[in-house]
Amino acid sequence: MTTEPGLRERKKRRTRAALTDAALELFSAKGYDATRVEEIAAAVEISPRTFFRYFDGKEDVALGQLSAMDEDAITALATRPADEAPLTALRAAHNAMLDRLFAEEGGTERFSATHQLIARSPTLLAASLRRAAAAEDRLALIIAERQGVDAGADMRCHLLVRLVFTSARLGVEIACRRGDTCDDAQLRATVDKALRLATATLPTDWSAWL
Amino acid sequence: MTTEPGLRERKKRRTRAALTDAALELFSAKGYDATRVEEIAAAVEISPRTFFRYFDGKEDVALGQLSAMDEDAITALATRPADEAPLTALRAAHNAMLDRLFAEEGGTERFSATHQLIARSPTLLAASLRRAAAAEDRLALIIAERQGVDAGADMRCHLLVRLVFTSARLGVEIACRRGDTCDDAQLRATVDKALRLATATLPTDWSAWL
DNA sequence: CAAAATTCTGTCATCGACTGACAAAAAACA
DNA sequence: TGTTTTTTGTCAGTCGATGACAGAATTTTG
Repeated sequence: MTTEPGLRERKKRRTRAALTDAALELFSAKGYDATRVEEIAAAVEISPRTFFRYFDGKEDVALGQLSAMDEDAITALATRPADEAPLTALRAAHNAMLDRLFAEEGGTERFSATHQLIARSPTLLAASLRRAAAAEDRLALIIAERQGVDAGADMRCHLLVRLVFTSARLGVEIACRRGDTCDDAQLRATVDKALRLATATLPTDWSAWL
Repeated sequence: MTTEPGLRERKKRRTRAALTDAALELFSAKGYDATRVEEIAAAVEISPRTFFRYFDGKEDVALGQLSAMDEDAITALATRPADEAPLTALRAAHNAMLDRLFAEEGGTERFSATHQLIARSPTLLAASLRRAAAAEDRLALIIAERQGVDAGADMRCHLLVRLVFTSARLGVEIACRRGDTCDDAQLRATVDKALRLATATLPTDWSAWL
């Protein structure tokens, strides 16, 4: 089933990884906006044109990890028991996402570095918020399906997702502020606190929330 | 005190207004991304270079009204009584912002049109979210000052602002969806509902919210 | 009113992200 | 080895955005 990944495939993986590494290094050193695609490509000795065959653009290489985490959250939510309260399921999905982040080698460091880049570049902030919004829309659709309602008509689906992920994101921003040590435990604690403040008093009972 | 605005000033105002009108028209007709700055400039018979002397860029001409509303909200919050509960003050500020929108000639129509553009263009969505984030940061600073806390250390300031404006924005998105009639009353009602769902159970007492 | 100072505008050149087209190089396959 | 498929580099071009400079319009001043 899993055929040995040929030379071509291995090479592609290596190039892609080298590009992300070089890009994040350059972004951290000179800033996101001041780094030209040309430089990233040169650092890995490929042509600028080829860079755009590996990534959709500068944003994509900077925010790749966040996109992967969005997928994690969506997958996690989709595999939650259907009888679980939506808020519970969402918090569990977010926790699962963090679990996978912490499990990844150097995951937290890259995550923290990415958020420091975002904090320093309005361009990147815009891009990350757009991606977050897209992911949140997909999560809302899953919630709607779980609850058997129409996502277009029932604002609770979207609202709940946004409350959870907006507050969690604030926790992340605070924990990843430059200067702070950002270990796994502290990150999780800060996110948890923000989540609790925002959602603790929300009714657990979906049908009572109107 | 208020000197008569000379010919130069009147001309500038007219050009600026003509540019926003032409731009919104073109954006609605062909889509934001498909509209080139060159076309907007041509519609008003100025050079593309001059366009950039009136606006910071394409985003700026599309989202000008939203930026003005952000300023309204900030001004409104700043003039709220200091002994008012933060959540109450924020909701009042948001209401005042809507009041000014509704008072403006054709305000609601332009507002609705802008949000339909945003819904159709990821580029514009990114830009609008970045602007919103910037405004929310400023609002959080005002809340911190009112409450006599450090905005950097006390996450409640940022969290409260985000909860209010995130839920309000969801209400706006829903009310401005294409096809719906978007009159003032319905817009306000939808925003109110989202706001209530998100914040009704939050403690009114700031010091109890920990 | 005319001259001088200020401000606005258009032209030109340039940057940087991104994309389509095409041919050369590399890897996979027969 | 020769053929097919995929990847890569080069080239040209689009579009948004910006600095520099000169000419035009407006305001201010004498």
